[in-house]
Parts: sequence; C-alpha cells; structure tokens
Amino acid sequence: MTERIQPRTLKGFRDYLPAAMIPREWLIDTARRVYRSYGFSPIDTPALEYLEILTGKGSDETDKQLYRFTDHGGRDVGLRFDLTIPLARFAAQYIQELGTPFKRYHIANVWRGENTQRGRYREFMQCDFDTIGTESITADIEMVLVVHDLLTAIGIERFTIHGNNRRILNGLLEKLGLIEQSIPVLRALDKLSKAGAEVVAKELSATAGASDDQIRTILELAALEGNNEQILSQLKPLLSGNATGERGLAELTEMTSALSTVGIKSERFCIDVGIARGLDYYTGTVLETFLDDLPSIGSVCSGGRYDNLAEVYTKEHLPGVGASLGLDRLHSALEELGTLEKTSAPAPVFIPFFDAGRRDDYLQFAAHLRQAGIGVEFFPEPKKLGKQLQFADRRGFRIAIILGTDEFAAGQCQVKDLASGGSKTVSTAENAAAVIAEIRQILPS
RNA sequence: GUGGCUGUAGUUCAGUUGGUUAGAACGUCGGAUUGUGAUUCCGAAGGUCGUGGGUUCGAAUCCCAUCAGCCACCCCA
Repeated sequence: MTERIQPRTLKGFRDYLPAAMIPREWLIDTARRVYRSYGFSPIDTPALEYLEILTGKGSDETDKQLYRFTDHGGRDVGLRFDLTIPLARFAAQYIQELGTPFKRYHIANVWRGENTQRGRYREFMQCDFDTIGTESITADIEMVLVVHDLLTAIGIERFTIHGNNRRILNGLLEKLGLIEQSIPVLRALDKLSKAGAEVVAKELSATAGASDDQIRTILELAALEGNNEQILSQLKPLLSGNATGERGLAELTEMTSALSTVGIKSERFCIDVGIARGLDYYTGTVLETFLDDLPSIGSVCSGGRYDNLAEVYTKEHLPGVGASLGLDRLHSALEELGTLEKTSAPAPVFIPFFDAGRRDDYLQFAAHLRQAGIGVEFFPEPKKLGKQLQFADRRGFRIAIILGTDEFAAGQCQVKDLASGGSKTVSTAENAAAVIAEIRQILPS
C-alpha cells in the first residue's frame, strides 16, 4: 500500500461543493448584471503583482497581511489583497486609452494572510465597482444606488447602508486643531459602536493626544442620532465656519436628498457620523452596509470616495468613487440566515435511462431539448426507474421525462413535474416540439 | 500576529471518576417493489476518536506540541 497524503486545505482557504457553488455563482451573476445595468464594464488583472505595486501606498498593516514571495526569476512579488490597488495601477497604465469617466467592475479573488473568523477568510472574492475620473457627487449617489439595487436583487429585504462623509470629521478636526491626528482619531472612532464611548475617549487621549474638551466635541459629533434630517441639522452648528466641514455637510445633504427623491427609503440609507472606514485613502463619501438580521458578520459592502487613486503610479489626477461587495462574507451570511434556495442541479430537466437498448435515442432526444436552450441531464446507467427518479428528486431537478419502451413505440413521452408529482403525456414528434412547449410552461421564465 | 474556547462516522451529537470489540439519529448504499421519486419495513457499508508525541498495566477521556474551526484584540469584505 502506498503512503497516502492527507487531503486538506489551508487555513482560511475553502473548497466549494456544488450546493455552495450554485448559489455563489448566482450571486456573482447578479452582481455582474446590476453593475452592467449602470454601465460599469468588466476588467481583470493578474492575481500576482510586483511587490512594489502592492506596497506602494499600503500601511504596515496591509504589509503584514500580504502574501509575498520571490518568483522563479528572482522578482519580489505578492498576491493582491484588494482590487483597488490593481485598479490604480491599471488606470495609471491605460487611462489615456480608456478615457474618463471610466466605470469598471472587477469580480475576483483576493488574499490576506490574517487570522480567520466567521466571514473572514484568507482567500475571498470581492466584487468591486468604481467610477474614476470624475469628482461629481452624482457618482457618489450612484454608488449608493448600485449597492441598494445589488442587495435588493440578491433578495435581501433588511439591510442598512450607513453613509458618512470624511470631510465632516476632518472639518471638525480642523476647527479643533487636531487635523494632523485624523488617522488615530478615525481608528478610535471606528470602535465606538463596539467598545463604547469610554474606551474611545481613552484611546483618543492616548493615541491622538486630544484634550478632554476636544474629546467631548468629537464624541458629541459621533454620538449624533436621529433621522437623516435631524442629524444634518445638528451638524450645521458644529461645522459652521469651516470650509471643509461645510463642504462635507453640503455633499451629504445633497446625497441624502437625491436618494430620497429616487425612492430609496430613509431606513435603507442612514447617515451615521460614527462610521469612518479604516482605510486612510478615503476623502469624501464613505459607506458601510450591514444586514439587519446579522450585523455581527460585519459590513458586506463598503466603499467611498478617494481624491487621487493613482498618485503613486502616475501624475494624472484620478479621483474616484466605488465600493466592494464581500461575496464570500455575504454568502456565508445568507447561508446562516437560511435565505438561499437549496439545489444542486444545474440543469432543470432529468431524463432517466430507462430502455437499456435505446441509449442513442435518448442522447438525440436530449440534444433536441438543449438546442431549444433547455438544460438536460441524462442518467448514464439504465438503473431501476424508481432509483433514478429518487436521484432526480434529491438533486433538485424540476422535471423528469419518462421515456420507455411503450413511449418510444407510441412516439410519446411523459413530462413529469417533480414538484407536484403530476405528469402529462406529450408527443415527441417534430424534434420534441410539444415536449419543449410543455417544459417551458412548467419552468419559471 | 497575540490571547481564549472547541475538534468523536458524510452531518448533528452521545460516550459515566482513564477500563474489554466507540454508540445513536439523520444521510449514503442495497433489498422489500424486474415501468414511476419525498412515506413505511428489512439489511449493509462507513470511525487513524483532527494529527504527532508523552504519562499509564490500560487514553476518545490526563499532559505537551501541531493543524483546523469559532470568539476577542488588531484590522477588515
């Protein structure tokens, strides 16, 4: 006996069985459809990049998470950890030829060598969409609309997009003379919902060197509550006299009003001055999206506006706005919530191998259905009919076509609706035209 | 990366103060029923007790290491 190698996968890396992969592909298709409906075009880039590309602007935190190694030619390379950096490099190389505004979507795996948790993997798929080359707030508004349409198309009823604008906090920090400390302040504020005001206050004092007065003002801002209009009006006095803050407030006000005009319910888009987003490169609008029924899994879709995406790669000024759907995180959330339909049959129609002597007739019959665009699986062995139907039922087929010796002789077949159990005898003449019509009636269009 | 909890058939779990051949349910496969699936009945297969060491006459059970999952920190999709 040969020595066996234990089959296993790496920490944070997962296999996808058909039962998981079918809904996963459906999610991908849905994202793709929604993105395209707004005019975003697909692109792709290599998984592996020169290390300098990836570390160009990253913090030491992203450095720690980076999968890196030396390739066979002695080059220092790394696996991409998001799709934004590759977009920046891509835009720097091709923006002349693409023109602006450029809207792209990118659905691909990314890798981060961090510790795993529920909804946090080392290899996971992101579905990004970004609009670059325009500073228009219209693009920011569309970003929220896309996120809204996307989650709605996926069938999620209860979700909340938390929106904010970086300039609001920056404006306040300018007023307080703390603008140099914006990053530690943001880091601290990000913890507000989880850790509470006291912890944040301590951290503000420790890492940003804020005074008690400054801390009180910052927390006052972050603690603002109420509906969108109430928050906006409360922000006004806090920011008055500061150009940055007033601009942020104006942008947020414009977005809120536009979204409401378009018909986005106010409980779907909530101004939340507490969200800041960890990433330093956002400069304007920021958003995070939580599932109302499973907020603990974290944001399933986050994004925002950045002033200059590609400045480390090109002199070209490239502002952008976009968001990223965490597909695997969303998928595992949907799984946990039991929202996903369970099926592992990729084709709707099943044909049992019934009359052992007529294999080729079955193959030809299946071909007719496929030519009509109907997915068909033909069972490879002439087992007992009951067994084959049981197989079809467990796999989640919608329809079985019973075609045995008697049917062949009569030029007919039975179209059996596996959900209801009923069946109808139909002629197989004219390349199964009547069968195709019957199947189309049963299948949802 | 740091700390905590967990790890027994495909799945969900039992497994008495360490004591013979480790159990159940569901699932899978076969049969009852040589042309009709979710019920019922009968039967079978399936376990290096995550992995590797150690303590012991004896380890699923105690100890150490390691791997994986979950939780917190960190960060984030």
